[in-house]
Amino acid sequence: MNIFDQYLNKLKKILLELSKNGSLILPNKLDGITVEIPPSKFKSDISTNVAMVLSKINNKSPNDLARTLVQSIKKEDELIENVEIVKPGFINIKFKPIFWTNFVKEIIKNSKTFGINLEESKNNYLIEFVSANPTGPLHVGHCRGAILGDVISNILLFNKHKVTKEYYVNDYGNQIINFTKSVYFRIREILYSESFPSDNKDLYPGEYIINFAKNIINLNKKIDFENFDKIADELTEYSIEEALKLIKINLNSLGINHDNFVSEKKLVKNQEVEKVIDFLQKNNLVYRGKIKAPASEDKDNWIEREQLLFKSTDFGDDKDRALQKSDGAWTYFASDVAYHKNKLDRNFDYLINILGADHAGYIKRISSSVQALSKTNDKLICKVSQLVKLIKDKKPFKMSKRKGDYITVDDLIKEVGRDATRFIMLNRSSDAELDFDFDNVIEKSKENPLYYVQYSYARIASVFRHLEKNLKSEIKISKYDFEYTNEEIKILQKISEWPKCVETACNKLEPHRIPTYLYELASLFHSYWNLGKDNPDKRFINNQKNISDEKLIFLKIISDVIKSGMDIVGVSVPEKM
RNA sequence: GCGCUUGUAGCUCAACUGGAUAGAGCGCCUGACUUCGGAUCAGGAGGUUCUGGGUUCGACUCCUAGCAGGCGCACCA
Repeated sequence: MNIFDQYLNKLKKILLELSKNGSLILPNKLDGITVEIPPSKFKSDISTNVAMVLSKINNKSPNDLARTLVQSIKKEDELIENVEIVKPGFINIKFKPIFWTNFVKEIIKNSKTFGINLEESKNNYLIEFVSANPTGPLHVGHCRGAILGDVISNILLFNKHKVTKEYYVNDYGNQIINFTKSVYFRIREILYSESFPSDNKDLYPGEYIINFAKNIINLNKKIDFENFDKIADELTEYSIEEALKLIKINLNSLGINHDNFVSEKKLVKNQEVEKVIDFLQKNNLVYRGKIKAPASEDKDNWIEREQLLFKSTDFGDDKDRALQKSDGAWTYFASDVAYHKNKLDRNFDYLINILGADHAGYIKRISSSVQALSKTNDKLICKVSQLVKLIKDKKPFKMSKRKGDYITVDDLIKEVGRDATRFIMLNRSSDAELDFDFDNVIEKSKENPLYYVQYSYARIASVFRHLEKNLKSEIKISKYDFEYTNEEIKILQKISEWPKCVETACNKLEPHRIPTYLYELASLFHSYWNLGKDNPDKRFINNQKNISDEKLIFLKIISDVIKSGMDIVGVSVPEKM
């Protein structure tokens, strides 16, 4: 039900016919020709650039070409009210009101699938997001990427693609050892009243570790905590379990559920790293060598050593990357290559990685490895979520990891709620920094786009409530012989953009388009609603407490679109606020 | 120094994968309420899209050279 695609197809048919009888020359591909939404000042419904695209090859001015095309376009279609040619050569089409009545009829008939692109072929996606270290609760910094990944998944799922949501657990390496030690010292603090060595900068000072320690003590009374080395492995496992438990609670409070949690440690244990390095070696992409010192300021500490390297420069990276540390352990990069091999072996069409801005520099090397492993360069799609600037009391709020005073997801949800957090985090393009103003987010006004959209839905719900009708049940209408007013058609035009909005959000993996669209739709609706204030004839419900069929389904499709949009964003649509 | 990224109204940001006279909100100015729920609406002022070149019917968008902010440049994860 994408009227723009429908008209593009119609147009192409007309063009082919004209070229058959020799009155038009066509290029091999008709790619550049589009049917789009004209700017609102033109008072047309759809618009095409066809005359400008074909003018050169036909050696005619866009205006002349447009004039001949318009005749064929008009002839083919009795739903068109008039066609205009506008300055550079656009052809603008205005439909008769009956077009919009038919449009509504179609939507009601396909209410379950409106907005979904059913013609496009469907893919199987793996999306990896969050993947925060299992050493403590999620904080605000993780939040944007988490929501971005979740909503990208929702968009793909809405469009009937297959999606697997995955969390990569970095449970291997130095940070985990330091984390386990921190838990251990907290345990000793509790059991033997030894004070926590807070001057050790490698340790995690956060108070949540105390809870982990308590839980581990309570669950495992038989363990002898006296000697660290003896229980290190066991304690590591329990500590990670505690952290993951907390992370999952955090994710849950954001409304996020991953399908898989993949353990780095297990990959290493299963020799997957060796296998992938072996594979790369056979392709001459691994060698022993030295990396040049970085060009940054502090090269004094640089020690040059020979180590195992991956030839990522073959794929455009600016230096080759280390696979093995001097103590023989694999680098983070090495096991991540193994993880991506693991992903590739599971036969997905596309792999999506959501990364924080601070990891953007990592993209080149990991995409190099995927290119090396898959021999293609369009398998992996990396999306970066830029930083969130927290603003409290009109001032930027700085978090300090060392002091342990950072705002957790838990704090955020308690203060502003899940819906507002999700909506505001998405409201901007993901590759621009985002201001997250606490005072603003809580405010229940137009300044807060969440409430603005929710309010439009609640208004529609209130009409149905007054009429004692169910907003969620299907509406059946036998006669579609009514016509919509200009104000209503304005909203229907916006509704017709919904499939286009979803399609773009899906193709470009840009979720912010959904809230932006919903805001615009809500805005048109609020305007329309207020017409009833000046003119009682324009109210939905008449004096006899009745509503006409056309208004009833009109409201229904608006609320349906808002509902499906808000479902994608993952926020609620209350019927009363 | 190198890489990535951003630069659009006073402020926060859109702009349909190259379209038309660049749009919203906040703030400012003027209006609409004993509300079909004002958490709303109508109107006004506000622009050299960071700068200079290029590509073409057409550039906020693409290329190129700069300028300015952010992030990154490890055997960390």
